[in-house]
Amino acid sequence: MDSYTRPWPLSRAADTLAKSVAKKRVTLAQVARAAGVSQTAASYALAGRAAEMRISPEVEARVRLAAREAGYRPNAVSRSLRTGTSQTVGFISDTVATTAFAGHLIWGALDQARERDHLLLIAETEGDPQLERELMTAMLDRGVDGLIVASMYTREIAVPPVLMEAPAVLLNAFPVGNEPIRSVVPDESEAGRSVARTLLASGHAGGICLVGASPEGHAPEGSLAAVQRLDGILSVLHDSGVEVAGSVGCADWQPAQGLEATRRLLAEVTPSALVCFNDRLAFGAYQALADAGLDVPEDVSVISFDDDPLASWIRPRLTTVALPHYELGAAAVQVLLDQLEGRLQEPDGTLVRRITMPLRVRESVRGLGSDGVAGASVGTAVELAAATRMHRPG
Amino acid sequence: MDSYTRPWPLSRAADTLAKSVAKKRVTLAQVARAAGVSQTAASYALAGRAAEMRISPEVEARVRLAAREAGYRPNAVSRSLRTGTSQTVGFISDTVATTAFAGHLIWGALDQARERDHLLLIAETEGDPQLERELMTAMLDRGVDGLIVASMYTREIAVPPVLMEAPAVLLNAFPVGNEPIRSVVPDESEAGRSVARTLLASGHAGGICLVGASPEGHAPEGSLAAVQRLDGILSVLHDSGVEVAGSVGCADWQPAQGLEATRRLLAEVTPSALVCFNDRLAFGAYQALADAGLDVPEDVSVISFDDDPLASWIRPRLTTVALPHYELGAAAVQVLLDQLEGRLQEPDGTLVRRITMPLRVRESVRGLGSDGVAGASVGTAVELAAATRMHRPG
DNA sequence: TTGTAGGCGTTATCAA
DNA sequence: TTGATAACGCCTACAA
Repeated sequence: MDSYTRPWPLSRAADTLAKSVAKKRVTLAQVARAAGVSQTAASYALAGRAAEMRISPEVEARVRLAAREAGYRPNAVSRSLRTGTSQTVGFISDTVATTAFAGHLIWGALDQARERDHLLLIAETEGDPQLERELMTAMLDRGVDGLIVASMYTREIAVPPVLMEAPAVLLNAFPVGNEPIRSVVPDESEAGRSVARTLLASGHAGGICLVGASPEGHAPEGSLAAVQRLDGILSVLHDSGVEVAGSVGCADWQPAQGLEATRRLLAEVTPSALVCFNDRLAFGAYQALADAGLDVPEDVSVISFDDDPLASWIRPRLTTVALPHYELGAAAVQVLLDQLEGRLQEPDGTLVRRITMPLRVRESVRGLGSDGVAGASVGTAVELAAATRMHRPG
Repeated sequence: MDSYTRPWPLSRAADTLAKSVAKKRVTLAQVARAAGVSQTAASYALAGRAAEMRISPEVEARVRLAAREAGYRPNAVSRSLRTGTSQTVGFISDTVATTAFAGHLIWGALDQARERDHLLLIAETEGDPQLERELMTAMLDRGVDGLIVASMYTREIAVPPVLMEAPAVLLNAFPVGNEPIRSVVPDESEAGRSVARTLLASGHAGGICLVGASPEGHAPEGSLAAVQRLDGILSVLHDSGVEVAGSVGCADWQPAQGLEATRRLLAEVTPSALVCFNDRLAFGAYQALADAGLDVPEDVSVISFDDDPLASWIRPRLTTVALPHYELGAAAVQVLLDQLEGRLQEPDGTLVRRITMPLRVRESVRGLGSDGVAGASVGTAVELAAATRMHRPG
């Protein structure tokens, strides 16, 4: 396919509505004329660089007044052509639409961009590499200052060459090669350590079992989260001389697998605590435990990862380490813009920014203080409706 | 505040990363030179207007080849400055982040925009009118071809004057005055008629009660959906000579109000069918009915609006008229671009495009065929986890 | 049939 | 201190 697309016509038929909104924009030249100065003087005055050109305060004031009165707004397209920068960032994700709460990635990015006077050009690739390239070039051609490439779950992605045309940041992803490109990811191994520490602190010395990944390496294909979470968990347990009492890996991390895996586990050992590798597995585990007549957390503690919206609805409410989607989105924009402004020189040359995954203490771990209530095995629909409303973090 | 923001500097300090990605872009002039023709010839050739300029096929081929070999991609910023059009649309919403499933509005818009070779600039106002104006001007200054202003729930919005600078479409909203601006909204009154027809068709001649809005006008402040849904319901019932057996309005449409309103209703009448004005009310109504020992749908049918993700999870699954978020978003882009291209001349001058709300037949209405299963009063967590994954239509 | 030149609105250089 | 003038990359009216 030809990358040169047919240009759109200058004048297009306009319907009545289009005509009714036609309105001329004020240009810098007009402001200058109105103020009785040269365009240069006007430009410098409005840019706050009057001193630089030794423009008299009186003239500067006159220009400012003229600009305000005329309702002058600089043409960003023109400025972009001239300066090569557009105060616009491209945000390309694979499939944020799939999971409800992951939309927070975008809201975090949106807020942070606005805070720094940038706008976001957003698109979705739906996992299609061809479409991904097209969208990247479409954005690059429109002069975005940088690109954020987001993945729904942490993984390695092949960085298309076109991405190296502009500064870019990978969100929730690492480059598959060793391209010099920054990544913003959740700190999964710290989360793993946090989980292990939490369990130890609440008195679980033995009987800790793993659901979702096992030290033998069974886990979803290409899931970086799996290995890092596991790594964090094992390192803390090892340091405390605690052995894992049992584990079963899952190829997919859905409730059905959690149910199945926990059943298998219970057939072999009697765990004191279950570490589920994500909340959806935990939902299944809850059911398996209930089926076995085991109480959470009295008989078995459950701790998990992600903080799915349902984690605070299910009873007992699930103690879990949250995926900070909002913060991740915000950090990606922040890293990109900092890099753009040249103030990002890690002396050690590290390209990865890890965002802390906060522990949400609820009632599924025995002996852990919590503000909530324990009790019924399932929340009511009314409570659920409340839980599934999405709220933006502070 | 001064609307003229300090221009960003031409050259900015670049860190090692920024430097490593520096790469010159190919210009049309370079392509022309490489092909040994004038820039004009190159431009016309690549635009597919060779015939117009009577450029020889041989030259045209040479230009195309040169462009391809050089990897030429036209600079959209420059083109935008020249032509005044940018193949970019602005999408401004108040708070799409709040409700999970409403993100579909954006995905619909995204898909439709891509289909027509446009990119979307997205922003959120969080209900702040000042921020709204700023975002609109920021987008307008960047030369968007048009603007879509979306509301999370259908309502009237004050159209700021700046919005009239470019073609715009209101999504889920009407202009509060009579500005000549198009709207894309769900067809609420048809949905109301659909609900009433459904009830009549399933044999509910009498005992139909309303929860959420009453003919006396009790409903959430400024809710257009309330009056239009009510209007549709009443018109069909009236045509069939059926009277509403009871109704209770609610100031807010949350489960708690649904519970409370249904309780009050049950104290006075014994309904045969409940029309809840949205699903969240219905969740509360379910509970009130259960508390009163009434079975759904055997004793009382329940029908509702919105198709909240939970509607298909709660038992019996709720029959409801869906808000077609994806289609609404797609239609908004479609209407805007059609208008831009001048092919949108309704002879009757109507400015409102109503999108059909499809009925989702499930098990909460007695005597209506359905593919699902009736039974338990609540789904399992495993089923719920599945229900709350968002899937894109079509 | 092809090339020249002007302009979109801005910023920046340089001479006055 | 200020005012021409060039340049960003593209499109197009007009001249050759």
